[in-house]
Amino acid sequence: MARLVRERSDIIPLLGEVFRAHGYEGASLQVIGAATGLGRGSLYNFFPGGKEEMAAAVLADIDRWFRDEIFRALEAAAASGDRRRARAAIEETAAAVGRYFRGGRRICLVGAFALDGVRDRFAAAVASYFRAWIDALAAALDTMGLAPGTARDRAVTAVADIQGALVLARALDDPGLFETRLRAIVTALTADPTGVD
Amino acid sequence: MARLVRERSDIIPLLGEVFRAHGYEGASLQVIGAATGLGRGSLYNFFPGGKEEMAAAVLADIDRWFRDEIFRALEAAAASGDRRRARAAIEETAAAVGRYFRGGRRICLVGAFALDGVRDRFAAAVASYFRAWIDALAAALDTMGLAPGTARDRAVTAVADIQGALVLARALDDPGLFETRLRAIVTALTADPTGVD
DNA sequence: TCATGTTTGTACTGTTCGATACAGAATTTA
DNA sequence: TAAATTCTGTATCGAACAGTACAAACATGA
Repeated sequence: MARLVRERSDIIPLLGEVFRAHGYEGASLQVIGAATGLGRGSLYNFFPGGKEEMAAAVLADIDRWFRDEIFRALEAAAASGDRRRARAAIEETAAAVGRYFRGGRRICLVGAFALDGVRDRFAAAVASYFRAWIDALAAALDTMGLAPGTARDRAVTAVADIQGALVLARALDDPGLFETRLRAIVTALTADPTGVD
Repeated sequence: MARLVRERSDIIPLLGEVFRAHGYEGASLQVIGAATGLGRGSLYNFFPGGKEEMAAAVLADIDRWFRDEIFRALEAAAASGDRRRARAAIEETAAAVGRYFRGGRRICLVGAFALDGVRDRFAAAVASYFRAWIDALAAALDTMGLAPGTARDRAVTAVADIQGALVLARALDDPGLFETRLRAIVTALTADPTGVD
């Protein structure tokens, strides 16, 4: 049989898009097969645990990407103790987040799973992802000179607001809304604490 | 057969909770039957269009509730031209919204549908709900004396941020996060425009 | 080249899905 | 009360579901 030179890791991004487009329950093995070009045999060869293992792998892959590309940069900047570097890291990672979500055309699968009926099955992964994001942001804000409580509040606010921007942009089918909101979120995040708070 | 003294309108809130708990695809007729105490026969008697009609009815019911309890109060206050009444309406409707979402323990089904794979099927209802909310808020902010552009921006921001707060509260299983965020959102919404913007 | 393990397509399992049919019971209307 | 209508439970439909079995086709490397 024609063997496709595919590894498990090549399939996972495709699976991610399938779950984004159809949801967990809506992504049947037939749909997954069509999107990946793999039959049931191959799918179960790579993911013996079936659909649940596929979704878990996708969540783990998303988590890994954010840790590598976003959280680590924030934490490195925070550890440097350099206020300007911390601020720059926040702005650069925000831009990377904007690119990741394709300017609002792509939803956050973790957020979608949080609202979905399958939430309980992936609750630990979902919570861990958001906690890591908040922690990394709060560390950078700490280094920027904000009081620890203020830093954490702002980090929670920013992560929540990004999720909200994604929901509303998708609901109104208006990606521009996400980009506008993202810029405002970064502005609020890096604003001088003495002025506003 | 034992006839339950139930009308279509009595069932819709139950259906709403089923869809919240299981998602659209996850809410099978078996689950719906168990939650409502109705057999397939009764279900199809009330909703000849099946599950899709049930979900549409739930969305329409949510829309109606928000129009009656939230949007109308905001628009009435806006139409009065009274700044203080507009501000009071914003604060009171925000409190009502907080109660509606059970202090963060209840998700927004419309937002969940916006992220779900069934989004396309209910896109019009989803968009209309959020547009009405934004319009009503913007009208009240207009009356509060904000420039039209600022009013609209703040309305969009508030609606998006409420959705984000619901996502994150659910993801972290922390209802308190929603209540804290909701208070901050109202504060930002009603802040003196000359100070911040 | 031959043995070994991996990958793939296909056929099939039992189950559950949404939806329909329909008869009998309850209720409403005449 | 009689007739018409609405409601309900059950049986059942074909389709789709997740998952399994397995042999043929492949790559690997000794």
